[in-house]
Amino acid sequence: MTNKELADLLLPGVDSNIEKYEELYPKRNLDEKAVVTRFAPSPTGFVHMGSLFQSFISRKVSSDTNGVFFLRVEDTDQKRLVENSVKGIVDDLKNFEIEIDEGMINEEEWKGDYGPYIQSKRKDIYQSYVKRLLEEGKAYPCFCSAEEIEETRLLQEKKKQRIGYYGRFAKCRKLTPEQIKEKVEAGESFIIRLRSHGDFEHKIKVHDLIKGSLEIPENDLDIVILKSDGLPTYHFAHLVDDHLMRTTHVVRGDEWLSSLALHLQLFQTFGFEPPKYAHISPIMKEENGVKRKLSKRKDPEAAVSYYHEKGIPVEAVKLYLMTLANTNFEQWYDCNKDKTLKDFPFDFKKMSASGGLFDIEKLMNISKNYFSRLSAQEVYDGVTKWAKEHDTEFYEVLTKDPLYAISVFNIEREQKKPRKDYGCYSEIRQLSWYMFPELYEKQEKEYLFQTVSDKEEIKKILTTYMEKHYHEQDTKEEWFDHMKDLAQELGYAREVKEYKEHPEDYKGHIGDISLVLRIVLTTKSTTPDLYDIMTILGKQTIFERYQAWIKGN
RNA sequence: GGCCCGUUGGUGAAGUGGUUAAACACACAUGCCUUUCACGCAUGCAUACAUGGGUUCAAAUCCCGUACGGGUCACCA
Repeated sequence: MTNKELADLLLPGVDSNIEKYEELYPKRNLDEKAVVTRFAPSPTGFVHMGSLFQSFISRKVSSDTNGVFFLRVEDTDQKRLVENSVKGIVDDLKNFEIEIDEGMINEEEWKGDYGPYIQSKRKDIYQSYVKRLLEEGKAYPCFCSAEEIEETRLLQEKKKQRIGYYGRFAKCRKLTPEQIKEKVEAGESFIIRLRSHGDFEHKIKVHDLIKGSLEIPENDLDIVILKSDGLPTYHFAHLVDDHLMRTTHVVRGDEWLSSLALHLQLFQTFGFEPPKYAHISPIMKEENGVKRKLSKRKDPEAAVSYYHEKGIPVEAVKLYLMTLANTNFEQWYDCNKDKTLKDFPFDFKKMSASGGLFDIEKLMNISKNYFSRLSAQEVYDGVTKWAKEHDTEFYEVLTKDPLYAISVFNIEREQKKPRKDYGCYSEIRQLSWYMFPELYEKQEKEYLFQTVSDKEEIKKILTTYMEKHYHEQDTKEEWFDHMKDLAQELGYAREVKEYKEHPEDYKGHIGDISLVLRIVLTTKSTTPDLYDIMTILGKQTIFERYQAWIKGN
C-alpha cells in the first residue's frame, strides 16, 4: 500500500492538488516593504483589550507601509463558539476606528480576494494540504483515545520525562499501512498528526521582532493537525491561512512563543516562507500588589465596550495604547503637536519585551489632555453622540439648544492652557449640569460651604452683591473690580496678599466672597471661571438661584 | 517537572560597556501663582538598575549561577 492509497483511504474525496490554491491566492502585488497583517480572533465573546492592542498595532504597521490588514475569524473549535460574536468583533473594531482592508464584515460575509476569512469555510483547503502531507508520508493517522493519551502523560510525569506525543511514545506513528487500513475499516475514529523529524536536543535560532533573537529547541512533537471533526488545529490553520493569505507579519500574544518552533517547522515542511513574528507581552493589571494578566472575567476594563460606556474617546484610548506600545511616543507627540498618530514612526523594537501594566489613571490623564485640545464644537459633537446612546435626558438638553451648549463647553477653552477637567464623556454631565436650567432643576443639591458658612453672612453677601455690585454689562475687569468693592464693603480684603499680611484686619478675603457666590450659584466649589459662568447664565438665572437660596435658608 | 521569556523608583519606562552623579511621562507630596478648586510653574518622592559571582581599566548594559514573576507542555485558540 502506497502513501497515496493510504491518503485516499483516510481522506476520501479530498483533492490534494494544493497548487491550485497557490494559483488562486497569488502573491500579493504590493511594495516590497508592504506589511500584511491580520487580526485572528476566535469568536468566543467580546474583544479583549489585549486583542485590541494587537490589532491596533497590526493596523498601524500595515498602514504605515501601504500594506494590508485583514480580519480572519478562527472558529475551528466548534464547541466554544458564541453566537453573534463575529458581529461583536466587527463592531468592536469599527467602534475603535480600526478599519480592515479585508475579512469578515458580518456573521456571514467578507470582503477581499483571499477568502473565505472564516476558518470553518476553509475545510477543503486545509484537508488538501493535510492530504498532501499524508501522501508524502509527513503525516499519519492516530487512533489513540483520550484515555490512552492521558495514560502516557501520567507515565511521563511519573518518570519525569517530557510530556507529549513524541518518539517512542508516538504509538500510532509505527502503525503499518495494513494496520491502519484495518482500523479505518473497523470504523475507528482518528485524527491526523504531523510526523515530526525535529530533535529536541537541537536548538534553533529564531528572530522575533519584539523579543529579539531566541534559542529554542526544535519541535519533536507529533502534534495534531487535523481533528476528528475534519477541522484543523490552530497550528495547521495558521500555516495554511497565513501562507495563502500571504501574511508577512504575524502579531500575536506571546503565549504563542512556545509553539514558534513548531510553526516554523510546519512552514519548512511545505517549503513555504514563514512570516515574521512579533510576540506581544500581555497587558497586565495590578491588584493587591500582585501583577496578573488583564482578565476578561475579572476586569471590566478588559472589555472594549467599557470604554464606550464610560465615554472615553477612541482617539484617547489609541493615544494610550501607543504610549504603551512605544514609550517614546509621548515625547514625540508632545514635540509634534501638529501631527497625529498616523505620522508616528512605530517601531517593533521599541516594544517592551515584558508585560506592561494597564494604568487607567494614565489613560485618564491622556484623555484629559486630549479633551483640552478639542474645540468646543468637537466636545459638543462627541458628548452628543455619546449621550444619544447612554444618557437620553442629557442628549435632549444638549440638542435643544446646541449653541448654548457649545458656549458652555467653550468656557476656558480658547486659551493657551485650556482647562483639563473633562476626562470622558460620562463625566461631562456631572461637571456641567448647573449650566443647564433643565438639569439644574432636577438635580439634588448639596452646598458644601467652606471658610464662610454662616447663613446670615452668606445672605448678606448675596443680597449686597445683587443690590449694588452686579452689573449685567460688566467686562471681566469691571466685574472683578465690583467683586473687590463688595469684599471691601463687607469687611473682606480686596487682595489675598493684603489679607495674608494683616489677617486680623479682615473677616476674610476676596476669595472667600467669590467662593460663596460660586457655591450658591453652582453648588460646587470647583468650577471654571466664575465670570464666564455668570455671563452665560445671565442675570435672571443668577438672581433666581440666589433668591431661592435665601428663601430656603 | 521540562522548555522559553522577563526582572531599572508607586506606575509606564529611556538607556545595550565610559559626559546616565540613570532621561521623560503618570501618580503622590510640598511651595509659588491665582477670586476657591483646577490649570500652570517649581521642588521633592529620605533617591530605583532582583541577587551572588565572573569578564573588563570601566557594566544597568557581556557571561554563569540563584531567586522571583510570566508563558507553554489539548482533537482550545
